[in-house]
Amino acid sequence: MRMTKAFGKTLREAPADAEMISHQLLIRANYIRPLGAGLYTFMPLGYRVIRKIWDIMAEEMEAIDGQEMWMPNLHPAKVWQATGRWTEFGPALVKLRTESGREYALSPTHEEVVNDITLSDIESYRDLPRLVYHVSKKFRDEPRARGGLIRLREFIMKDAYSLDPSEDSMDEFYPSMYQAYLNIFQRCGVPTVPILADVGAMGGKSSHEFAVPHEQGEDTFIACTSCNYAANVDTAEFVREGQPPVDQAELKKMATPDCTTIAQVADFVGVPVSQTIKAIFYWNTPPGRLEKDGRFVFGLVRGDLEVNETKLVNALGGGELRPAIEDEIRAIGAVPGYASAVGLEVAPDINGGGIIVIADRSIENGGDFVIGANDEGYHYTGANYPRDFAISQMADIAQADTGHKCPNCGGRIEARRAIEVGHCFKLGTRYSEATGATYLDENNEPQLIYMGSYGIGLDRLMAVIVELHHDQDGIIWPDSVAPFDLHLMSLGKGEEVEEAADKLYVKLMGAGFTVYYDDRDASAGVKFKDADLIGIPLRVTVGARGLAQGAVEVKRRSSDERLMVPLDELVEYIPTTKEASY
RNA sequence: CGGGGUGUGGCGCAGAUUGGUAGCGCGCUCCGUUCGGGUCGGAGAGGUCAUCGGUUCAAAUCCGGUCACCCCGACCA
Repeated sequence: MRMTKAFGKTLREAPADAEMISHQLLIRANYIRPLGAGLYTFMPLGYRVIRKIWDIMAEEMEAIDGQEMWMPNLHPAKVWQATGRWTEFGPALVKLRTESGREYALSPTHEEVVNDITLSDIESYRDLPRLVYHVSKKFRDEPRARGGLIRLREFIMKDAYSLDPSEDSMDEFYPSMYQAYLNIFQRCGVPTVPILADVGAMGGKSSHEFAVPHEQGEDTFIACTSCNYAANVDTAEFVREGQPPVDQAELKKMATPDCTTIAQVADFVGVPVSQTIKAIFYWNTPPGRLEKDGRFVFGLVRGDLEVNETKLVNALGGGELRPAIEDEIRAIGAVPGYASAVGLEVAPDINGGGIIVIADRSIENGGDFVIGANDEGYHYTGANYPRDFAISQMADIAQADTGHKCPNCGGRIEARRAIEVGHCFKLGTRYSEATGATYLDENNEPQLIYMGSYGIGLDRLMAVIVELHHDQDGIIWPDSVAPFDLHLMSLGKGEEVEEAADKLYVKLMGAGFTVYYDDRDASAGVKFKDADLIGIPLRVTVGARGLAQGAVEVKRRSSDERLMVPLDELVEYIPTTKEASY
């Protein structure tokens, strides 16, 4: 590609609202252009990178017998209604109704489409197992797009779908996909940490997330400092430390004026925060119901811990969760700032009548707690479960955090921020059950099909690559995903130089290299700066100085070394500089 | 959804407190100059100041609504 014909140009300054380095560099270097919040155009250079990533994924998918196909992005409402996700998916699902009254969803993912095909094309155990994948656009009305290519409303995803005859078969296949994912990220120059994750809106029994540790990541995961335990904070377990007292103190009411926070109460009474119980209030709207038909939920955790809302919503059986408002809290007889389950009419279980109280197991790891008295300005001391109050259900709703005890080895865990680049789900029969997707086994018996789904965001991955591979001057693409192999430039105006560079351009392409050729009539400084910014791995500079000796300068973007290589040895020399695989 | 911030040529910004009809740098066009790390000089093109309404003789500037974009939070009573 001749730069004099290139569409778009580099920018000296990034737009002020670009915060992440990948966002700034990708815009400055002419890889992407914004259209709206979470919506980007891939410029020719950017699209080439996407295609490179795409190719790597295709190779790894083909290697495990995956077959590439191409599915629609406009989905009839009925396929989403069939699986129940027309309502269950939540507000992120983009729904549209045409003038003529037809209803569609804009693909946020493709389980429904794959499932629909299995209904017609998977009939026999002989048709299983199968693996299909495609790379296509996904649409999600994210509440907040952010970080350039990190969180988009329209994005590019490689999603694979496995179809198996049984759970065993699915489990047996899963590791090969897991390994393929590690290979893909490795080849893209992005080391990932596979972590246990929450299944969220996808449904199914378990999943792994592939996380890239990063300060500006939107995910938090927990990793053990002594063993290899790693899990998303929304699912991470930890050992609750602490014992209940041998002799329980008496429950006593105590005046605690102006103590509406855990810290204030603990300080006033003179106990550690772990000897208090924190009460938090939510409004839960069960799946498929309207908010007004929701229910009040009272959460309890030991005072030194935090509630994890994802864990809580899972304990409740799903749906939406939002903080309760003061009126709702008072309506059940609790007093904000001085609330507890003591004296409330507690439901016997999560579907029973009364107030639903979900308690974290941590309230059993301790005792003689300071707890609200549901009376303005008063707390109880010496509160113990179950002696002094009832709950509806005990669950794991507390958030794991740095310093907690590892559930696997007993070592210490720590919380880290990360960007999620891929996710593998064992969906099981979640979709086949909803739609009756079955096959006939050897005994002529209908059996449900087991599905797995495996996604990677290409644009997000591209941004992460830049986050990991750049310096002050610009991007430093790994060889594997660079938009071009070589950045060729001519220096100075001399006819001799121009001619030599033109010849070299043709020769290098003839030798099978992809070449970005800066043939502009620009000063040396401008060309060098742009080359550094764009970040093609290998730079070949043709100047009068070197030409006098029949040589050109070769420099890797990732190194400061410059080498003069004789013109007639260049084509042979280039492959020897390939960066070792990542 | 809540909180904070920002909207002025393609990009980065000033002008607003003290209303008087818009300016700088980069980029772009043309001429010359320079030619191995964003050369230098000159001449130009380009803006209903996000939008709607209000106050005023007069609004980028003051007041109100709306929209868009960015950041933080989606909790601890």
